[in-house]
Amino acid sequence: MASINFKDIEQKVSRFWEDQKLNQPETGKGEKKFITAAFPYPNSPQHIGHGRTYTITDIYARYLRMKGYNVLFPMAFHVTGTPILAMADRIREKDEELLDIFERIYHISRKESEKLTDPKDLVMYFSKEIEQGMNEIGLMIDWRRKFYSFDVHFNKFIEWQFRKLKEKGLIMQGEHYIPWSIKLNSAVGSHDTKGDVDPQMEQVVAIKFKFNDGYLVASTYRPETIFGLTNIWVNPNIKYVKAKNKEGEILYFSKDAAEILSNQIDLEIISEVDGKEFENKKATNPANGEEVPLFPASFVKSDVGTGIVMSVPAHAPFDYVALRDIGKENLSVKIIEVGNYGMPAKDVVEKFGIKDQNDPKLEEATKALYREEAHNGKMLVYKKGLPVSKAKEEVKEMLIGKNQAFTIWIIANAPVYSREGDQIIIKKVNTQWFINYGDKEWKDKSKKLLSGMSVIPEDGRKEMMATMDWLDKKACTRAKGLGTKFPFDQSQVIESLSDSTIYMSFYTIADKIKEFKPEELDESFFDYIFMGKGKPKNKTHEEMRKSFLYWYPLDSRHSGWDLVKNHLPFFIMNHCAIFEDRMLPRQIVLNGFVLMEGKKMSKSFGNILPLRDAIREYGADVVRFSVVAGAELIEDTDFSVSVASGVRERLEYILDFMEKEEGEEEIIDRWINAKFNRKLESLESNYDKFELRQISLDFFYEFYNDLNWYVSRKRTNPRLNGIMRKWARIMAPIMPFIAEHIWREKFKNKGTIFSERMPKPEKYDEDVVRAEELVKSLNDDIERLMGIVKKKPNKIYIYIPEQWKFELFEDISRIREMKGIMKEASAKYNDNMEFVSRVAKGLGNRLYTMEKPIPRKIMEDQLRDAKAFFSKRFGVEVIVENEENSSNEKAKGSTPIRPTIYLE
RNA sequence: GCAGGGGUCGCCCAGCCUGGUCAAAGGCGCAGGGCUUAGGACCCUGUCUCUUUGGAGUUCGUGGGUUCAAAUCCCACCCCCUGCACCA
Repeated sequence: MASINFKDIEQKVSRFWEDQKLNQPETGKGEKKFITAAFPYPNSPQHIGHGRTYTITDIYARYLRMKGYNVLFPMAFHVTGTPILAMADRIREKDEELLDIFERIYHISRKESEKLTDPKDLVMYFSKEIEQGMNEIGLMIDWRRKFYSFDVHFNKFIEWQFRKLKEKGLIMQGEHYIPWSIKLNSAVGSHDTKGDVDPQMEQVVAIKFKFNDGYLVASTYRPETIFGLTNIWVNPNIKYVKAKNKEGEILYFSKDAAEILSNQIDLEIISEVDGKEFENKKATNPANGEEVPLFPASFVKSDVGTGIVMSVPAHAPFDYVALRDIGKENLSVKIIEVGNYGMPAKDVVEKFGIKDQNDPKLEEATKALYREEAHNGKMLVYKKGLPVSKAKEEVKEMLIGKNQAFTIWIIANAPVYSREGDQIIIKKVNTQWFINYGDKEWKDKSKKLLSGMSVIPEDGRKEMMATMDWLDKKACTRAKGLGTKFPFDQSQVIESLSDSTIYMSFYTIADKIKEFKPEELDESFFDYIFMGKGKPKNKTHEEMRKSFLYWYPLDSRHSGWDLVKNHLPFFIMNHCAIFEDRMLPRQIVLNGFVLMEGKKMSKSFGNILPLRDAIREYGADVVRFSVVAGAELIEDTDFSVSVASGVRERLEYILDFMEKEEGEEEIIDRWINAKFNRKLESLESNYDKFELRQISLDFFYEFYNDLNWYVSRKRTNPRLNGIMRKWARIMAPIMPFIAEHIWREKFKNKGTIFSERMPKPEKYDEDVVRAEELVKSLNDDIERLMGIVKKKPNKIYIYIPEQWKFELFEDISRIREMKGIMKEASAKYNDNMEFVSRVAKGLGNRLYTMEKPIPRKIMEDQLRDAKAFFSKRFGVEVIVENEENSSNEKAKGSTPIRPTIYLE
């Protein structure tokens, strides 16, 4: 088998494409298609997962080009946000973990990576790397339009966008809670934390218990259990404070808690209180006015919640065990009925066999009971029979309404530590800027647009609709990060999901805008280009307007499935807010991820396969094929060495037929042509619907199997050049290098294959295909029979049924109903009623669906043609005989859908 | 809690929208055979149960229903996964 030098082919073909300017469409020439994929964030080299979205986009671009469109597929780099800044900081701090990843996975030497302490250098390093990878994988990108989202020209564009949003009343200011690091003095995302943990926010209820001159504050997830309160836990070994809130109420917290919470609520600390001072005191339960004792507990942590814990031993395993440890478990008051528990917490603790407060199983027991009660619990007090899930909300509202409780935000997955080592807290920001995605009118217009767009796969539309339903105010600025300064507050930077919503329009002018100085890019400049307001400043300015009008609207937007809940709805909504109706996007195409040997790729698993490594190893076309052919569009696809090498080997096998001298035309040539043409019928619709998996099955895997069968049936040399010429064009979008190569080298064409059209299906003979199915099933039957007989026969007989049986089967396929068939048959085939009824019954359900049998002549020709094949395969003489010429009793059972075989 | 997705023959997964050709494609695994010094790779065959070509019986989360006919349509229930934002 010929081994292909992919590397040589890729380089040669790349050069040719460059000469042809295949990727540089002329503005205004013919009917256009403008397609984009989500631009990358260059904080690492791309891996094969990124390759999937881009490959799908490129396949579409090339396919559209082969349909005669003038196609623009541009690319840029999204550098907005903080992760790259954080990364540069870490490099400066010589973060061992990060440097190790750079060395091991990204193949960047320590020396080199230690130089990348300027965020800009990081951006340039990785973007160059990514750009090279995109070229190597064969993306038809028009690089003349490349830009970075921190480019000053782009900044001006984004400022323009935000002024437009503000004019429409979609920008607003208000208070907002965010995860915060005191040491970093900034909001934190996962990239700012130790171990890349994403800090999760959660709201809990803080209940006030009358105590002395003020209130003890205890936070809880389960306000409804307040009715089962028996005591309050305080830790005698930690420091507490007495503080005053805005309303002048005295509140007690642990000292740490007060410090953390002072970032959320206004607190004035009055004095420190020792934990021991709470001993032997009592506080009042606001829900029922009962006095409960304060008990000392070492498990109460100073920096969790408020440092004061309410105790409900009937329903909280922790509280039960803690009370049991001091011999007071009998205090439990049951307030929730659930399952067949007597005393829920007690029963669960005993079921889990928990010894004391320090038992690690306690956590598990708590979770189990909480879930059970939340789902199936019913209140015994307050409102008898009320489900716990409802009571939780009601009691919370009730307590807050009576000023007996308030809500606070906590880190749900605490403790999370920042890079600097301090614990992440929640801070309230009073002057946060928002985009108001909750605006009703805006939402409605956007949903209307979405319902008219093409979304592939269709499920994505539902998800985006649902997202738009709950979308509300979205914080759009932050204090730090690369990107564009917020025009209405220069201390803020526009956040990354907010500056990437209409950037596709910028591509249409990105090449020419560089001719202008930044200060020229004022309001009127963009108003003219994108809205047609006013007059052009000069010729270039006028051309930019034309370019926008030519390329927009966007014909197809491609991204991973994960952007469905954020970027894509923003993309749609911002287009609706800014542009005229005729400029709104037309299609969204979504795809799933790539798994590596069945596992999610991640830095921690160390199983990231960089795209360029994969290309070097397997060749660009094989990688392209492997990442798109293995699964349905939205499903995750698995990349594995065995898949890639399997693809490569099959490809080499198929290409092997290219140069062979052609043999004579035989029946089996009609067969392979028929099968090929049948698949061709659905080719274009499969491309249009992104059924790339189906195309790969049809024209790669199954085609490969067909070739195998074809070769085994063919007596003379293969005769496949006609098919192969078509095959190259069919596969060209998916495997462009190989396709271009064979188009020009093997078939000696001058131009590029991408100026050709997809082949159209020709008429074919369906009967030949069905007759060949018969040959295949006969082949299987003979094999099975020989296996059963366990003896090699002298001769194999195949009996072609008599003509009247073909007529009978035709009648059956027309009537498709037992009684009618028997009626018709008794008139026509009276002598053979026994055969007819046996056959008809034997058909079972197939009676309802049977197709017309193939003509006897065709069956005869095909089986006689296959004689040589059978003989060779089974090593014995094969005799194909007509039923009427045979004296063998077995021959009488032969039918048009299953000719009888007889082994002698 | 809210939203979205899903439960298929050892595993992964297609089919269900447009009911019948579905005992249910494909891949992996496993078994046998071929090829090889051997292993790997590759090729062929088998892989729900019973059955000497036919065929029969039980299957598609659970329980109902519609239909001549349901993995496919309808209803109820159980279980699992993902996301919930200021983060790219």
